[in-house]
Amino acid sequence: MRQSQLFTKTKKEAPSDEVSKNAELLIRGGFIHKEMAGVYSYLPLGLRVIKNIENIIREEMNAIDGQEITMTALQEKETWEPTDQWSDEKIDVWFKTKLKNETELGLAVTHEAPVTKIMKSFIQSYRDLPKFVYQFQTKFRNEARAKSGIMRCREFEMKDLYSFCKDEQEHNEFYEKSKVAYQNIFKRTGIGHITYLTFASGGMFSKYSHEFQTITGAGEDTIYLDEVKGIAINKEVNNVETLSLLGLDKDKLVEKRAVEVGNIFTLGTRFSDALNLKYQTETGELKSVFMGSYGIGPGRLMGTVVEALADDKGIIWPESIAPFKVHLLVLGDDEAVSTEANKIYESLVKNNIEVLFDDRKEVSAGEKFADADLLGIPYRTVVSTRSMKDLSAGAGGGIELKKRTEEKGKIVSLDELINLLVTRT
RNA sequence: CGGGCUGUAGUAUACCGGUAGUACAAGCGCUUUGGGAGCGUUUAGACUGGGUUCGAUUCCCAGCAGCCCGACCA
Repeated sequence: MRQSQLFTKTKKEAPSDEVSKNAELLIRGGFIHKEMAGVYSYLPLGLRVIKNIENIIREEMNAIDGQEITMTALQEKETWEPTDQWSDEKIDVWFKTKLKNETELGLAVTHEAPVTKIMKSFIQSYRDLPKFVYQFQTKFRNEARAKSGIMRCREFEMKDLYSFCKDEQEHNEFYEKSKVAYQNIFKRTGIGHITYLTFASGGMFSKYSHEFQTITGAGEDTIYLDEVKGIAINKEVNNVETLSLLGLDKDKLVEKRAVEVGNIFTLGTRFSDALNLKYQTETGELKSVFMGSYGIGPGRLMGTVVEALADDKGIIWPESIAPFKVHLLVLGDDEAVSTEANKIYESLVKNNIEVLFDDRKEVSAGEKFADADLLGIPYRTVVSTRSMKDLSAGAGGGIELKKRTEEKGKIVSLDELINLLVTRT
């Protein structure tokens, strides 16, 4: 895409009401737009990142036999009454509204009950199990306090998967597979090395749930990490019982600030009991389906990547989720240079390489460099009279290539560039 | 939900109980082009509602909005 056509612009300064690094950089770069506290729109660059994150999650969910659906954001009161989750005392973050005829509706806080109702239409026999369904959907939570930029929003997208199994054993097998899938997701999105499986309270359903916590100074959670074993426990289960159960030594735990980027829960039969989701066993007896739920917020993941990986100049996107693979800058207004840059741009496009072409006229070199650093595209290429010196000498150069994470670049030819970028996709 | 802080051009800020200033952005002209360049010029602003006052953007009250700390986060 040509940057001159992009409707968003970068800002030199962040709005004074944004303190968190993720929102500051994402707003300055034009990735997101703040609508109100805890509610953000995603602009072209930001949406590209979100879509990349979604695709990675989608691939990993499909790999463990997840089937994608989309449920509704409008939910009826009757759906949540059997589990006693409609009242504001039980769930205090509901956004509620009404039909013209006064029928009460809720805006989706989560989807356990609706998905259970859907599955009732299709699960009758042990032969129908196990099944795994997931969606990417907007969740609405009337948080008392939205905070930390896009990390804790009142409206946000979530990937939620729900598992339906015959019994606890079948559930546990899937649960373990989901852990691996989640770890793959965090590895592939560039935060695997700082993201830890963390034991947390299981609430009323089971002894533990598991969170995936990414270490960053900006985190809102405190976890206790065994760096050798690579597992952590949440503050709420930091007790003697848990420590001995997990074989952890209190003295070897390090306190860290972290962001919860994912969580997985064993639900058991709470929802299937309440909503009467039962199946017939081989011997004809009726049993409740054993359930689990598994969440990841793509927006929060995006914010976490920014928090964890950015430097003082701007964002650093991992290649896997970057809005573009390569940023092509043309400097100066020399006609031969701009002709060459256009040629390079067309070649990259033809080779299906995602390229952002900074073809803006009358923007100084310094500004283009600063923008490139801020936007954080993994590879920066520059075409200028300087870079083209080698080309005119027949040395096959013409393009200066530099990684966002490196200080110095090198001169490469168009073929070399294409080879490098194509093999990486 | 408790506590604290803050609302001034698109953005960031300054001063002030008496004609609201600066920088960036934006428009125009010229110069510039390897790290947010320069000169000139133009456009553009006091959250809302009450009160005090001769006069309020400034002081007071309320509302609305935002940020931070805490609580909460099934």
